[in-house]
Formats: sequence, structure tokens, C-alpha cells
Amino acid sequence: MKNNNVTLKDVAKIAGVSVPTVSRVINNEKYVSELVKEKVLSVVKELHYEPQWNARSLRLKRSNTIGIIIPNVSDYFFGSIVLSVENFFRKKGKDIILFNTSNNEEIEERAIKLAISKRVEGIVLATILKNEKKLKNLIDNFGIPIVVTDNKLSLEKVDQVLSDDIGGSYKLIEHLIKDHNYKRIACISGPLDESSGYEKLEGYKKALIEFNLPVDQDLIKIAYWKKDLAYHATKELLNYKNKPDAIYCMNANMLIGCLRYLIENKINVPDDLAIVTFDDYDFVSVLNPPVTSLKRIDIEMGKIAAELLFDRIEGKVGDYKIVRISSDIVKRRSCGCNF
Amino acid sequence: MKNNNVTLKDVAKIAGVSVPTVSRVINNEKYVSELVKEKVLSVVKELHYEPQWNARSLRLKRSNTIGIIIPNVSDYFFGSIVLSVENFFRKKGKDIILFNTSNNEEIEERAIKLAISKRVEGIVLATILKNEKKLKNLIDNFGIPIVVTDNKLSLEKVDQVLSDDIGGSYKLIEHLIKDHNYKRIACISGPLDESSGYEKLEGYKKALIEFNLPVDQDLIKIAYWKKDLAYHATKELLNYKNKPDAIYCMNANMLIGCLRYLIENKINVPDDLAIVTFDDYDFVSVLNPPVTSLKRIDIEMGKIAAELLFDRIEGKVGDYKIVRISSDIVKRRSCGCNF
DNA sequence: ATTAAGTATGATAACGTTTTCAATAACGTT
DNA sequence: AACGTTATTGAAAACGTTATCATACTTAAT
Repeated sequence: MKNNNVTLKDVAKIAGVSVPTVSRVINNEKYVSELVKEKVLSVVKELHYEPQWNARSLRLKRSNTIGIIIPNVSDYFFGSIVLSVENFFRKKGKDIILFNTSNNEEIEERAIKLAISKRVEGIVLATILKNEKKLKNLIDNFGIPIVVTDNKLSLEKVDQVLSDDIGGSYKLIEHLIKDHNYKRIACISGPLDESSGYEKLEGYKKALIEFNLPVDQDLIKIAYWKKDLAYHATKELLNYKNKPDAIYCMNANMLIGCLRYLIENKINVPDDLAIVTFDDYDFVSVLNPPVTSLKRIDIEMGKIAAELLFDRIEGKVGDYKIVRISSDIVKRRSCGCNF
Repeated sequence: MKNNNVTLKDVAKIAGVSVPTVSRVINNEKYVSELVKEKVLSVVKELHYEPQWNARSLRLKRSNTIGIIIPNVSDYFFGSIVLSVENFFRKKGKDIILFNTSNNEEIEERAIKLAISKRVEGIVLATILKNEKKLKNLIDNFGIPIVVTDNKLSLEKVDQVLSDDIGGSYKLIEHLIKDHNYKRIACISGPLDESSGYEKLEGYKKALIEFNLPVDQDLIKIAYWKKDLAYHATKELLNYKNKPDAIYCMNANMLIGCLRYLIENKINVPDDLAIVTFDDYDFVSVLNPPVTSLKRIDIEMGKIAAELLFDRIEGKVGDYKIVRISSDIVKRRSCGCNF
């Protein structure tokens, strides 16, 4: 009864037909008699035959597999991306093979090569920019469809799905200034050599400048998307003689670090300090007070990335796109709104 | 310069040697002369040769791939499991292929078959119990190593890594009763046909009984791990004439739903109502007030699951284990503690 | 009745590897 | 000088599929 590697040959022998005939049956091709079909299917069932994808892929030169390369699945943002990419491609009958890079450029490079070696049909890639040159080489040499997300790359021949970081930041800061009259708005930032950090900072500055507020370098703390660094950044900011009256956190991790300091030090939001953050993960709305942020677009980004990749895999030609997804502000009490 | 499928044969031809020789070089076998080795490696580099895993796997009868089957990657718990399993097996040179089942039994069954069809070397499975019988068949028929996590299965021939749900619940409720004298403790529960729901409820009841409190069915609301159902459950609970004085949420999603209702209705924690929850994800500690919970063990569970699976794959024999991981309480202000 | 077209099957080759196995060369030992 | 090792290589087979081709049998159309 135990399978442990039944092959077409085994099925063929017992069913008393040839190997190609069995293949035809399980692939539902025409030109198989009803009689044979039934016989074969019954043997397939009896032996618990399952086709072997290695062999199939080798023969078909098609792996039916998509690679997804991200820093960390358990991150709020990347988890969602993986989920929606998986959902999309599962429906298309393709599998997802997952690579966590832990933000390590060496691991990322190995991941890309491995993915290629596995002959994935395409890659969804959230890259750290440091590999840009190597990545260009890989794309040129292997010509595999890649969709980039999260960080913008200055590469041709890839589609990109990005959030409107400049616009999003701008909306948040504009709201703080225009609707609530905050004047010293600090910013806990991601690294500026990643486009998402750089552009979010651009949006922040743009709003300040537009409303005639000074851009004070002391109010900009780079915390590399990390909780603990954000904690320390918050501490520094609030130890200034001339304290900020609002803090903008560029991602959820840093929001958590920031809040940890505020709670430990019993700083009241929004009375002592306003808070806004970029992404609206579900816990953000149940913080006390709920935190103003931008509506989530991660699920949508994943879906669009998957669609673009699928089109490329199917051979659709055309210019490579950079899709920017912008998002509305969700006003909540952390900035003084009364919702 | 473009690769697009360089094979050993191509390398062999240009290097002026035979195919097996190239194979020997890239696999670092002995009995290859230095001269040939150098020549071959230079051609490999020049042509950007990457070995083709399909062919390799077919020949070696080894896929170097692990399947991981879970309801939802972007869930706090499962995201962590996936992360630690990936980390472990990546170091062992194995890939992870990911299946989201969306808690759908049909999808789960297909996922298991697909995984087998891909000849994964083992499976980490967080299953919904409904497939238990089919799962037993699959295991019997294919004899593939499986480690089960999250929910306990009454199956032999699998290792299991579970949290100590009874003990954990007990600790939380005990704390509420013994240290803070709460008397009407409600419970927002997962479904009772999953062991994690059932056992958490057992722990809850055990504590009540032990401290001579009645088990009031009206205070037990099943919200199927979902935010919105937990929201409604909370609403119902707080509309009773005889309101609860504390609520225990069995997972993070339901905590979020519960908190949403509390915030909307300006219910003060812990003055009006105490809250405890099972898992200590990072946002739990920055809620206002921070919520009492049990220390996270998801990362550890993933690691242990991976280790057990690896041992089975390597052929280690021995009794199948059920590893229970228990976890300490983290006391915070949501239940009246003063931390 | 002859032919053409369609239906049903199997033999053979191919996908890209690795693993025998055999052949040859190089080398020291007697 | 004959021999046994050991080192180096290649030819051929195999892994489990699917595609191509050829063959044989039906059926329908003339």
C-alpha cells in the first residue's frame, strides 16, 4: 500500500499499457479510449501515483515555480506581500519558493542565484540596494522576469511596484501642520540609501518647506527600520531642550520602538506629543490613542506585483512599468483628531 | 553573454572535455587534474553556467526542498514559524516551498498532495483538524516525514511541537484571580474542534474551578480566531447586565478585535475591565495600557519543529515526540499590575 | 470496394544531471 | 621489464516525464 515512489512505468505495467498512454491519461489528452482511461485511472488510484514534478519540469522546461525574495517573512509588510503573491500564483497553478535575506546582501545574492538555478519562472524581489550592480548582471545574463517591490531600483528591464512614499509622507506632515498647527515635527527615518527611506524623507521635507517651517537636522533620526534604534531616537528627541511636538515614524517597527519609550515615560499622546506613522497595520488602529497613518496598500502591492510578473512570464511584451500606489490618510486621535 | 540555459554539455564542448568531467569539477570531486579544473571553471564563469536543480533532483532522487503548509503567512504566529523554519533549513542547503491554506480543508489537502508530488523531503504542517483521516492516509501511503505544529493531531508517525495551551491559559487566569481578585472572567475563544482552542479553554476552566469560581457558559464566546467576531463577542459580553470584570483573548487577532470595541466605547483598561491575551507579539507591549500575556515561543517552536524534521529526514529513528513548550507570564498593566 | 480521415496505441528519443564502468596514462616497485 | 597501484578521463546508462513519429485500426465518404 505504501507509495514511496510509484512511477508511470509501474502504473503502465500493472495497467497493461505503455508509459506514454498513462501519461496521456493523467494529462487528460484526447485519443485515449474510455476503456483504457478507466483502467489506468483505477491503477493510479490503487498505487497512489503522484506525478513527479522534477521529471516533468525537466522535460517541459518549465518549473511552475515563482521565487520570492524578501528580507523577512514575519515583517508586517513583507508577510502581506508574500501572502498576496502566493494567493495569486497558487490560482495559476504555480508554487512559491521563499527566500529570507535578513537584509544581508550576501544572502540576497545567493538567493537570487539559487532561484535562477531552480529555474523559477520569475522573481518577486524586495531588494536592498547594495546589490544593484550584481543584480543588473544577473538580469542581463539570465534574462529572467523580475518584479521589484518596496525599494526602487534604477534598473531597466524590471517592473516595479512601489508606494507613493513622497506623497504619503507629505500628506501626513501636511495634516499635522495644516490641521493641527504642529511646528516641530520630528521624523524617525529609515536609511537614506534605500529609496523608501529617502523618499519618505523627501515628502517630509517638502511639506515642511511648503509651510515655511525649518528643516532641522536634529529632528531627523535614522533608525534603520528597527525597534530598538527607534526607542533610542525617541529618547534623544525628547531629551532636547527644544523638544518636538510631533513625531513621524516611517514604519510600524519604529512606531513600536517609539511608543515603548513613550509608555515607559508616561508621555501622553497627543497632549504632550503627536504621533503619526506610515503604515496602517491592524494593531495601529487599536493603540490608545489610535494612531494616524496611511491606509494599507501592501496587499494590493503584492497583487499588482504578481500580476505584472505573470504577464511577463506569459511573454507579454511592452515597456517596463513603475507602478506607484498612493494611499489616503486615516485620521485618528494620536495627532489630536477627534475620531 | 546571455545565459538562458547553459548546460553541462555546452560547458563541456567549449572546455574541450566530456560532460561527466564538468560535473566532477562543479561537484568538487577528486580525480580531476588541476589543468582541466581551471579550464572548466573559467568556462563555467564565462558562460554563467548554473546547475539545473530539476535534473539534479531527478537523478539524485533528492529534492533538497521542504514544504511548509500553514493557514496564512501574514499571521503573527505563522509568519514567525515560517521565518524560523526557513532560517534553519536554508543553513542546511534546503529550500522552502510555501503553501497558504486559508484555513480551507480542500486547499490544505491539495497542498499536501502537491508537496508530495514535488517530492519535498519533509513537511512542516499547521493543519486544521478536519483532514485528519485523509492526512493519516497520506502519511501511510507516502511515508514522508511530517512535523505538526499549532494543533495537536491524534496521529502516530508524526512529531509534534505544541505550546502548553492548558498551562498557559491556567497561568493567565490564575493571575487574574489570585493576584487581582477578578471574579467574572470572560473568554474569547478559538473553535473547540481545534486542539489549541479546546486546550486553552480547558486551562481557563481548570483555573476557575480550582479557585471555586463558576464556569459560566455565557462568558465563553467562540470567535474563531477572527478580529471581527471578537469585536462582536466583546460587545455582547459588555451588554450583559452582569458584565465580566476581565476578558481573556486566546490570540492576537481576537485581542485586536476586542480592543477595537473597547476603544470605540471608551472603556478604560484596567479600571473598567481587565484584559489578558495569550501571545506576546511586539505590539502587545506598547498598547496603552500594555497587555499582560505569555512570553512568545513561536520562534522557538519553529526552530524545534525544523530540528525534529531534519532529524527524521536524515533518517534518525526513534519514537515520535510531542514537544510541549511552556512559557512564563509577562505581567503588565492591563490586568491591574503596576509595571 | 477503395480511399481518406480520424482514433488509439506504442517505440523511441529527449530534457540535464550523476553514476557506473571501462580505458588509458603515470608511477613506483620488484 | 613486467607488474600493480593510483590518477584521470570518457562512454553509456539511468532518473521519470513528455513529444515525435510510426503503425494499426475504425469509420465515413466516394
